[in-house]
Order: sequence, then structure tokens, then C-alpha cells
Amino acid sequence: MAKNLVIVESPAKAKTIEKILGNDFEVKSCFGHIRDLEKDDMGIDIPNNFKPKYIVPEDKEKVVKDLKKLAKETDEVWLATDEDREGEAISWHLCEVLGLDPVNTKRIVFHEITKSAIEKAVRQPRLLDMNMVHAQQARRILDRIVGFELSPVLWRKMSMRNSLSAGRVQSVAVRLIVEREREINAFNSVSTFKVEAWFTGKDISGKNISFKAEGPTKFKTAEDAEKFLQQCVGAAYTVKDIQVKPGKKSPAAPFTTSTLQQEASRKLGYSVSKTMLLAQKLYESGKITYMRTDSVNLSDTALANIQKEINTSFGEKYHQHRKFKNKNESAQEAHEAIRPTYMENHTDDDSDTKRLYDLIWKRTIASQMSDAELEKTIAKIDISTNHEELTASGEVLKFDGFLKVYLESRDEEDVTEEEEDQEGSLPPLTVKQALDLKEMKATERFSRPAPRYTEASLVKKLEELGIGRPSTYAPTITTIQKRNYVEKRDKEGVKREYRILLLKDNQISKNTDSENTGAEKSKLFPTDLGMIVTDFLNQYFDSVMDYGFTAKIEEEFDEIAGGKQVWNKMLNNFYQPFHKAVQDTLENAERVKGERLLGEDKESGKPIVARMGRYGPMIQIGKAEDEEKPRFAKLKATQSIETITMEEAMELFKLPRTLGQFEGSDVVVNIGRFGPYAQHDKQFYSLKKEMDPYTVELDEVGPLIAEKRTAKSERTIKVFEKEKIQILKGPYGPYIKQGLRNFKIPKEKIDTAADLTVEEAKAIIEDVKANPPKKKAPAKKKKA
DNA sequence: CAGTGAGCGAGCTTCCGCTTGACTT
Repeated sequence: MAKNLVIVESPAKAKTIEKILGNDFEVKSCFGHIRDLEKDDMGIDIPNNFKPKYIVPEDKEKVVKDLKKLAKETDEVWLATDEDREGEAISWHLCEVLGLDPVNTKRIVFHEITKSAIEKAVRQPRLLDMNMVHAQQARRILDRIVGFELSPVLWRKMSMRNSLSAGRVQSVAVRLIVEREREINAFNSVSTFKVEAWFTGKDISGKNISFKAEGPTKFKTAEDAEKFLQQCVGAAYTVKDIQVKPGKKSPAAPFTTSTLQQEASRKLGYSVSKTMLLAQKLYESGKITYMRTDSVNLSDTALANIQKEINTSFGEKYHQHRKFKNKNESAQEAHEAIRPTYMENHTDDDSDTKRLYDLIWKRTIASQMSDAELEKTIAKIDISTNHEELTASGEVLKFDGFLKVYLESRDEEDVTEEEEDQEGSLPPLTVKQALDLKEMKATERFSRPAPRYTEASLVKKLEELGIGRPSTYAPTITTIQKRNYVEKRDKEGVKREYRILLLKDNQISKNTDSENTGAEKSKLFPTDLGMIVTDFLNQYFDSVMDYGFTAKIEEEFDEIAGGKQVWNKMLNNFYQPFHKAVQDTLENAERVKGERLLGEDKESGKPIVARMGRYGPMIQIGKAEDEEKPRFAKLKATQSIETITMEEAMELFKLPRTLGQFEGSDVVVNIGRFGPYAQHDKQFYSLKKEMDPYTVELDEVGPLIAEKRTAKSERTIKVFEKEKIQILKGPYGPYIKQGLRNFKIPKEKIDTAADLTVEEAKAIIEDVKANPPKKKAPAKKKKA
């Protein structure tokens, strides 16, 4: 038995560190937090100065038991959890649970897993920082109070009230999406006219050249643009001036969790959860450093390896030592940046993780490479018939530097229109050179609203606001979608006409062309529920919904950590007004329906409203108290209470439609709980995505019925008619179905499932019934 | 599996931040 027990948070880390420390040390992991607030009664004794009631969650019991045993057997326990607020608290909980005295237990920290860093840490142990622990405790309790007092308010006050939730992080994330959506809906696009001219000529050596130049300004109206083109009729064009300016580009910092999620989204199209899943795999197989980090720091060992790699692969002039600083004040920097563990592994052989690994390798190596050097050329072109001038610009790469391996992509909203017209190189020109105008065009361009958030751009925004942590970005994005506040989907663009004025051969002609606009892919849209909940929370709990709330309380947590404020006093200052708002809201707020009056029914004169019903957004014609029952129709998935028009609403009442007869019985189309479907002979058939229930025709439904029939026969391996037992092929392999129940076939019989006899199948069913498979343990309710 | 829409109210839900597997009809 080793003399020393070192406890870290991550098991992968434990393995690595054990190798470094040698035989006297046994390194174990506690798998993150080992205690949490009890759920009953919020787990907080509020009148008793917010005294927390901690328990060991069921899934951590084994970990705690094992650590207790080891702690007893060893001479000395070293607490080596991460050096941040949460890590300090985990160490304190370990003391509490393992019966260690915080005043003489050794606490060590390191920010990188290297031999020198770990050996240095062991030489300089410190003690637990109780102020830091109290800061974490205040954070934990505040989040519990906000979540567990606000959520029940929603259950009482929303017309749709199944498993709604609110919290310091998630509710603000939804707010961002809701406000962006409204910004887009309220956006009024204005158009301007942009002038471009294409020239031809000859360079000094007599070679033919051609290039593009841009007009003096964007014209506000077609008339202004035409006037300008008119002035250019018959003009001569000469190069008036050429300016050459050097420029440079620098590489981006190495990856943090949030920047990795953003780049993987932009370059590879991964969702944030997919990125984290793949990164976790790479981490567990020892290929990259820890993937949940807010640090851009690289260890000295890593820097040396990167330099070596650059020198051998690209040459010394490509290397430039850089130290990146974190822009984010809320960063706690308990780890390194995300980088390959071994730079000499240029790629990964696993096809699943390869693309992400390549991205991390390139980003890491580029971060220590030289600037790219550019030469920007701007040529002014004189127009003989007026005082305006045209501008041609070009960019030439003189030295590629880091661009040899990697260039960071940008978000849609950060790219300006000028950058969109990508600059190529300009042919060599000379001052006073005469040019021939091939054609000049004034094209109508429309201003665009801010784009909707992607998962990754939302993470970026949250990080900027200091809301959430690397370990919670992905789960938060999942939560707000699971709660149906937000949905990720595509939006089809609409066709829009734009005008073009063309000057060619001294003639001006007018034309229109069309473009697709407003198309979006994998963007976050708020649902009606998300909007209604956000409006409600904004109205009654504006302080928690404020974008600066987290930043403000983080300052206070820092004061607690610095010993300048007492944790339970801070909590009390927050709690008094907050709790009062909760009570006022419960007493006074009306139940929220999100109702919007669309107009009157032409035939009956009854009011038509869009509102939230118990089962989702809908249109209602007439009132509940009318003699005649109101008519109802559910909104389509892409429609919203806020934007639906009267016309679109009336369209919804056209279902159900009877299309005609097939094999002697009616085919009826409707939209149900699981989307559009056709009903025929008591069977249901889901309509294909591209089939619109409002316009679909009979001859399109026939193939659907046939398809389902063959799919069913293909899925069937064997049928025992009399016993009502079927052997079917499912997504997880063959299984047995009797009546409505499914039964798992034991592993050893999976391969020969087709040969099962009715007796064998029966035996399996009896077996499963006798030993039902363990279900996911539902949260155990404790009885006093 | 393809309904519903009023009101009352059992009995349920819920937070954020640390960490990984177990397991799927």
C-alpha cells in the first residue's frame, strides 16, 4: 500500500499523474463533486443563515466509499482538485466526508500535467482556502434558490406547465434568442445601390489585363445611381494614383472550450454537444489535454515541442513565440488551453475524431507561428466627365506565416459587407495609364438584420457576458431545447427582386434579377413558449434576467473569496428582495396565455385570437362562453403567435381533408401529435417531410401505404401467429414482441434469433418477466 | 401513437457546475 493518496477530479488525469509521481503515491479520482444540496426543502435552512444540507448523491456513494477505505489505509492524503472555486470546494467536501482536518491536510495545485509542474506542486503544499470554499457555497446556494423558487412560479402561472424551468443561466440564454428574433421581425431593410466597374487594358509588357473597381459611394436611390452612370457616359478613365501599404495578420489564440465549439461549428458543422463528445474521446485516449477549460495558456513543455515541430516541418522563420492573454475576466484558468498532448502526432487515425483532432493540431501549431505579411494595393481611377473617382484594391500575400496551416473562420455577424467581396490580387498598373471600361453596374443591395444565433455563437455570447462555465455550455444549450423554449432548425429563404443599372457601350439599360434571402441553417429560433416565459420573467424578475446579473454577483463572490464579504450576508442581501418578488408574483400575477387578437371572423363576426393553449400554440375562433363551442386549430411548427397573419390562421382550419378513396376506403389527411399523417383503413401513415398536408394529393399517399407495408414485412423475422409472438428486427438488433411488450433476447442467442422456436421464445419472455431489466433508478424519495 | 382547448387540483416537475459510463426497442 502506497504511503500517499492523491485525489484529483478526473480519472484520466489520475492515471497520468500516477506515472509521474512513482511508487510512493497512489492517485485516485473523485469524479467531480461528491456532495450536493439535498433536493427536499431546497437543501437550505434559510432562516438558519442559509445553512446548507449536503448529501452524497446516490451515484457517488461508491466513489466515496472507495476513497474512504483508501484514505484510512494511507499515511497522508493530498487534495489535488482543480485550482478554481469549484475545485477548492470539492477538496473541502472531501475533507468533510473522509474525516480529514482542513487545517492540516495538504492541498496542492497545478495548471498543467507535466513532470516539473507536478513535482513543484508536491514540494509546495498549502492549506484549504476556506474563503474560496464559501464563495463556491454562495454560488451553489444562490443558483439553487433562483432555480427552485422561480420554476414553481412558472408551474403556477403558465397555461402550459409541464416541467417548465428557470435559472440564472438558462433563462438569460433564452432571453438572448427571444430578443434577437424580435429584432429580426422588427427589422426594416433599406436598399442602396453599389457601383462596380470592370476594366481592361495592357500592362507594361503589353499583356492583357482585367480587373474590377468600386464606385465612390453607395447611392440611396435608383435615380441617384442612374444620374452617376449618366455622368460616366463617354468618359475616359485613367489611373490617377497607386498606393502600396504593408499589412499583417496574426494567428488566433489556442483553443478554449468555447472557441473550440465555435470553430468546430463553423468549419465542421458540429453541434456543441458533438464537439464535446469527440473531444472527451480524444482526452480519454490521451491525445489532447483537458477539454473543459477557459485558459489560452500553453505549458513550457508544450511550447518547446511546438517550436520543434514548426522548425522541422516549416523552418525556423515560421516560428514566433507568443504568449496569449485571456480577454475574459471571469476565466478561472485551472487548466491549459486545449492542445494535442504530443505535437508529433499530426493527425488521428480514428475517423470519428480525426477532423476535430486535425483542427486542434492546426490551431495549436498556428498559434506559435509567424505573422502573415501582406501587401495591400489601392489604385484610384479618374473619370474624365465628373469629379468622382473609382477605387480598385487588391491584396497580395508576401509571406504566408501561420496561414500555411490555419485560418480562423468568422461568424456571420462579424463579417462586414466589404470583406464579403473578397479581395484578390490586382494586376500591375502604372500611374496615368489609360483604361478601357468594359461595363459599369449599379446593383441594388439590401441591409440585413443580425443573424439568428447558432449553438456556438450563443456560447460565444454567453461567455462574453460571463454567464455559464466550460462544463455547462453544452448542457445549457441542450436544456433550453429540451424544455422547448428554443428549437434548432432551418429556415427557407424568400425570393427577392433587385434592380440593376448597366452602363455598357455608352448605353444605360435597366434590369431586375432575383436572389434568395433570409435562408438560415441550423439556427436557434425561440418557440412561443420561450417568448411567453421570457416576457413573464422579464416583467416580474428583471434583476435576475439582467444581462449583467451574473457579472455583478461574480464580483461579490470574488469579494467573499478575498475575505471582504461574508457569504451568508451576501446571500441574504440577494434573497430578501428576490423572495418578496416571488411571493408578490404568486399572489398577484394573472395566468399567462400570450393572447393576440388577429381580427374578426368574416362570417360570424366572432373574434379570432392566437394564444397558448394547454397543448401548445393555437388559433381560437369564438369565446368559451359563447353558446356555440369555439373552433380550434393548432399552429404549424414554423408559425408563431407573434407573427401569424389572419390569412395564415384561416388556412389552418382547412384540415382534416378527405382526399378520396384508396382500395375502397377514405384517405384522410390531418396533423396529429406526431406531425402530418394520412389515415386509411384504421392505419396511420406519417407524411414525408416534403409533403404538405394542405396540398398533398391522393396519388402521393398510395406509395406511402405500400412503403410501410414492405417495411413492416422486412422488419419481421418470424411470427408465431397463435401465441401472438413476433421476432422483429430493431435498431439495436433482433428482439421479441408479444402483444405490446418488447423483450430483449439474451446475448448468446442474438446471432441465431431467426432459428428460435416458439418454446425458446416463450422461455425468454418468462425469463425477462421474472427478472425485469433494471430501469434507470428514478430519483429516490427519502422518507423521514 | 395521430385527443385535446373549462376549472379544480392529486402528484409531479426544477437549478448550476464538477466528473464519467450504462444503456437504449
